[in-house]
Amino acid sequence: MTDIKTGVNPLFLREEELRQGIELLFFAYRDFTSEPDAMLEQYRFGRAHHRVIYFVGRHPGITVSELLGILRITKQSLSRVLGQLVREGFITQRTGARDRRQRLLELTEKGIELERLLTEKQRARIAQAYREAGAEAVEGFRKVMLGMIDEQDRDRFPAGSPLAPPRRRP
Amino acid sequence: MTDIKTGVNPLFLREEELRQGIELLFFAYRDFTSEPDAMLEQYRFGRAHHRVIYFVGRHPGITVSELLGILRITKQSLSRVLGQLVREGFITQRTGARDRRQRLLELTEKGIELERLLTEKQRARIAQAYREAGAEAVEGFRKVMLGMIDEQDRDRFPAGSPLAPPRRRP
DNA sequence: TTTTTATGTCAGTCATATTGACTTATATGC
DNA sequence: GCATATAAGTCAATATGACTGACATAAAAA
Repeated sequence: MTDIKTGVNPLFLREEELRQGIELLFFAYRDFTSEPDAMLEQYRFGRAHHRVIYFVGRHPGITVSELLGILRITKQSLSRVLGQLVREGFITQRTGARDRRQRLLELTEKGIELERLLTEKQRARIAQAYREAGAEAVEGFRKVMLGMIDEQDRDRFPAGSPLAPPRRRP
Repeated sequence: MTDIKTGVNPLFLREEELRQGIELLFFAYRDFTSEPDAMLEQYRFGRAHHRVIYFVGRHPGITVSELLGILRITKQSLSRVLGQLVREGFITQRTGARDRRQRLLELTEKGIELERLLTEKQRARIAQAYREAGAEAVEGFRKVMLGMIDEQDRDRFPAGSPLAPPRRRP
């Protein structure tokens, strides 16, 4: 034992603390995604569809490559999901004005409705957790979460309150 | 606008705050899993294998049904992954002493080694985020994350420091 | 004009997960 | 002791999410 007097090994404590962090992430993400996942089944969609709908809703006019950069999947993977959403009338594509190679993506009314429906439960879960934890804890949560995100994506999150609209990096 | 003087709509702020929470979870989880995922490829394993190895390592002697309860997948799904890990010598099964129907799972030396290798990067990521954010922020992070986890699983996380070992609920 | 970029597509493969049906062994309640 | 419930495992079929690799088209940029 490192610390004979207290019988507590600080290395063990640290290990335990970090493992707790790993598990908090696992359980929170598991529960965070379970409700939308269940709803998506009725549309014969999966979690990938939700992600596409979410980020297109969040960044109207987003291009395919920007979306690929956020999701970090291949265009072949995105293609099937996006194609379904376009064919079934949840997302529209329009040719870019400046760059006519681009397909600018937007939610249709139907897409907005589905996005709202899916994300509602997640917003409620977060709102409840924030409310129970208090403003100070939320600040800590933000700090830690941001620190776990790859540096290149941290500037998607505006520094402090007041909250600015999210940036869609170049 | 609700608040004419400041030009700030508190409902918008709240919406923005919650969406930021959604995105923090998405990006953090995406990056949190990417390193182990890349390593697992060399073993022709996937994320599911990591989860099994992790929780068996965390709870030596865990039963199949307890593991199913944590992962929230079907036994058919677990079966393939667990079977591979047993066949390839990462996990051992032994018959329960009290209840001989149970298969108690444990990591082999090889399994412990792989677990360490995979989880190392995740621990490092969390350690760095904790260090940068500070102890107070970590407390807030814990509070918020715990609030997002389904109530039935919250007691896996001991209340305050000092940290007690995790409980494998009955 | 050549090259690069943005997007899309075809084909094949693998991993994760599901539902449903069924089996075996063992524990437990009456 | 017998009926029932539980723990675990298996077979089969299917959906979803992801990948690599190769190739095509259109448009921008050098």
